[in-house]
Amino acid sequence: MTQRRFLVTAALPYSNGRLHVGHIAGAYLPADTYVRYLRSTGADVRFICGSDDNGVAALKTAKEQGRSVEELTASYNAAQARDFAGLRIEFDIYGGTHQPEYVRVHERFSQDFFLKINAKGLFTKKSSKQLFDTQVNQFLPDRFVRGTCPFCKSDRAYGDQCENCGRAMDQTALLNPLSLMTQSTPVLRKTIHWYLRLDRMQSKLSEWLASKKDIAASGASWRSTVLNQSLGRIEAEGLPERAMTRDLTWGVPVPLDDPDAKGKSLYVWFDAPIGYVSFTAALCEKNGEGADAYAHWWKDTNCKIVHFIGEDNIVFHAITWPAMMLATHDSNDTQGVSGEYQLPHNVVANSFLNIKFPGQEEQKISKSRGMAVWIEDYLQQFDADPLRYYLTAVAPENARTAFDFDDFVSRNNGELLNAFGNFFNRTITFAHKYFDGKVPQRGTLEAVDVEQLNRCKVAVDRTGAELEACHFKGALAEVMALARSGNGYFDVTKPFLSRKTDMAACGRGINICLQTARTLTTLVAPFLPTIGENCARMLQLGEGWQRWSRACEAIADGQALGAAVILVKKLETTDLIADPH
RNA sequence: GGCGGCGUAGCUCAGUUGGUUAGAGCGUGGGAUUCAUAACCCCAAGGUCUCCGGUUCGAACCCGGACGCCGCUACCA
Repeated sequence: MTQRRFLVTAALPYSNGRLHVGHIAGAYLPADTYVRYLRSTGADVRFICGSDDNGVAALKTAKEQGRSVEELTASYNAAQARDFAGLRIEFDIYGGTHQPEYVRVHERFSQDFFLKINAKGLFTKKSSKQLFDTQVNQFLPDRFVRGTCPFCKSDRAYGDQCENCGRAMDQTALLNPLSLMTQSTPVLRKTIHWYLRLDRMQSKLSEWLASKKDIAASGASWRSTVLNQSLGRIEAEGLPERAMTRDLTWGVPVPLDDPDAKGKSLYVWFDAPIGYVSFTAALCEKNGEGADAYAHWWKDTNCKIVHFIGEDNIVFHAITWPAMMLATHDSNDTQGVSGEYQLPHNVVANSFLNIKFPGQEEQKISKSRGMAVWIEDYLQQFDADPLRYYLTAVAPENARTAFDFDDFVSRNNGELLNAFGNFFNRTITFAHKYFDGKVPQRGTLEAVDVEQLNRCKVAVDRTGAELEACHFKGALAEVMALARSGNGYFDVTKPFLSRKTDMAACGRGINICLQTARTLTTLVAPFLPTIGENCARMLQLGEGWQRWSRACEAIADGQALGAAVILVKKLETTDLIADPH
């Protein structure tokens, strides 16, 4: 069997803020778990991420904080990289679309993309009128202009939507517009932009998405929310042309020798997904694999591209980004033939995570109101794995869920510690106490032992199947079920009694418990890497213990065991950062 | 308005080629046990699967409708 190959990406975080638990639960943790699992099956994988530095939002934040945008994005890029490392979310590369090391390669790829699409005639150049602030010499994004709603006459309307009646509108329809940058009255001015002909790719995209409904045929478990939302959008509204340039100097310059392109940048949503490609190229270069090695991942029909994102990114990753790649194709093949950009194998989206502070109602995570649990703060007090466990256990895979402080403590203590940690602890300490720290003789198995070994095999298959389908919550539940079965087996075979009457039976029981622990070690590692390593150390497993195919490999009689270590610490509610600010 | 999602035990949620007594964890009640970070194990109670109608021999599941909650609706990641 040939080696499977995957290019896995996690959404580029915008580099004007810190990371909180919602970001992690949405895209990064499931992606990291998936990558660790794939590698354990022997697949060749590259795991790509980096910050999204371009666009007007970074400029706005920089202005508010009185820093240069370069400094701002560099500092948040570094902070995000630290947070990921602290959680053991380990990308092969963490780039940044405007970071000094990556900006050149990123501009090159983005501009090549733009030029290729332009050459294929899939842009329309046309003019429109937009509000312009003459004091700062800048066109105003919708949210930067406020005025009176043309429908309900409320004065709480922004350029995109009225806060009072909720109706959406065009910014030019706003009465008495006011620039929020300078409080001055903006003027209407003509501007020219390049529009991507999404309408020309609509039918292909629609067929492509529809083909993903059949899991067996497409070989990928697309979540129905991703398909329904994307297909629903196309069917309901069709795909109009969308502007892919902006009047902005912070970003990737529009690469055209055209006076109309002067002072314009690519739309941040155009260049951001290309970051996945440019960072891959940077990684290949870093590895000394040459300038064209990225094509091995992006333009090879044998490589599967999987994007992990939050629900807010669905239409961009399931429609716009595939459309961009499609627009570069010379062939008529929707997926793309070898040598062309390959459309994603899967786009895995989670819903948002709400938050519930003790004594308060569940609410949306909010940066501005301080209603968030920041990774930086969390890591000052706790280890990565308890958070990884909790965020996987309550993962918003089908619907929104909430980070609840009390629930976090109770799941850590009641599930991870009492079920999983305790099973290892009682098994290892027993072996040290009564078998000199060595794996006791297995001897002749009885039905109850065979059953337990069989549970291990079944757990490996089930956990693997769930992970292949990106059902992380269900996969973790299978692992925990095996840990619980280990506790059940321990209680049924009662080695603490047989040690006084029948050492052979006692040893057999502990041997089977250690064997269960060995399987658990491999199964838990993609979810909880540090705990997995500690398990492996206690069992003194050699190199390659992560290999999925070796999860049930027999642990040898007489093998020495490592010292028992505490896998999971007990948490008190008072340990928590309960202050929402 | 349009599109999409959700509504299953006290709580958090699983649950599709529609089919015997609807599942798990936590919580509660009872029992058992001592190897273990007083952890574990067993048993039990607890559900008109939001409501109404339809299709069907049979519906939590399919269809129509109602009610409630939520998201998206692309220049602000």
